[in-house]
Amino acid sequence: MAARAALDTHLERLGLKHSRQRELVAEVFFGTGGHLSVEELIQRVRSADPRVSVATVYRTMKLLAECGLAVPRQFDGGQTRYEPAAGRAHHDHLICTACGEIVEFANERIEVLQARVAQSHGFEVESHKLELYGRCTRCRRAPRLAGVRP
Amino acid sequence: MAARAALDTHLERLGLKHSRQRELVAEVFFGTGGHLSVEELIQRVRSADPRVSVATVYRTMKLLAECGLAVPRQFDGGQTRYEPAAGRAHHDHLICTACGEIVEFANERIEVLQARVAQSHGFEVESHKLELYGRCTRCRRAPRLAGVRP
DNA sequence: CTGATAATGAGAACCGTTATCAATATGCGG
DNA sequence: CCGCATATTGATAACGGTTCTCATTATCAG
Repeated sequence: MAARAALDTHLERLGLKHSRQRELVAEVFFGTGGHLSVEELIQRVRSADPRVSVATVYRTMKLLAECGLAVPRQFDGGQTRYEPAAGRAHHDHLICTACGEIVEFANERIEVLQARVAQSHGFEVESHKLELYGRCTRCRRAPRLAGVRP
Repeated sequence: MAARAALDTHLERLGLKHSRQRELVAEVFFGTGGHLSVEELIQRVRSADPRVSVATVYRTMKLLAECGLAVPRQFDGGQTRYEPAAGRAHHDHLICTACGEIVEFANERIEVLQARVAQSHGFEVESHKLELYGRCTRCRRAPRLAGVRP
């Protein structure tokens, strides 16, 4: 796996060490995929080893983010979610306010318009956040049950 | 002021009462303008009356949001900011990562493309968040001092 | 004026995240 | 394989922003 190599390189460059917990967290994270909240990740990690602490999970995800293997995302609701990022292109998100599903999309024309708008205000864009909140196909007609606040 | 009337109506409809603190918070909020963080608002309110509690300011802003006079915004960085919203049209934001300046903009073409993207994924959009982070004209050449994390 | 009830202030509680720190694990040099 | 320097861990305290609790105080209709 390329992720393993990238993490190794990062650890070595910083003079850091390997650890059982670090490898477990990475394995669970990459093995799950999607946009995992730290809370969900902790639960999954602990089902494999209940003694892993929350601090270790947070620390490990920060490491993965530093070496470009994971990207932290802050959707509405407070907690941070991480998505796997090994060599993936830029994209934005559609979030279902009923079931919480998160869909990725990329639209070059929107990006171009964003850059143009920024330029017209004298801004040089460094990054952006575009999130569309709504209801996915399955939830369109279904009653709203669990609320993901828009 | 229309805001006063709207707040009165809202209070009456819910059987709520007026209070010195409520009026002070509203007055300071509308008198300041911009995208005020609750922390900044508390400071300004307290310079007029140091005994107003944080809870009261939070509660009052929630009221103003409920009756459509203020919109809460969560830019990167954790705290909630409120912007006055009396009859204002939808818009998005440019945020300077160096000085924290927040500029509003509206772009109909981006909105259209957003709706189209959502539709192509089967989503019905309820709301969206578009934030462009970068450096404003003044900060383009200036060294980065205070960091507003992008 | 009075009573019913809403609003307040102070501080505790809360939630997600980070810091602290003693105990433990890693892994290089030998 | 050993021992040691040092990175890592887990438990828990601390943190920042926000909300809750609750006894006290203010509002306002009658």
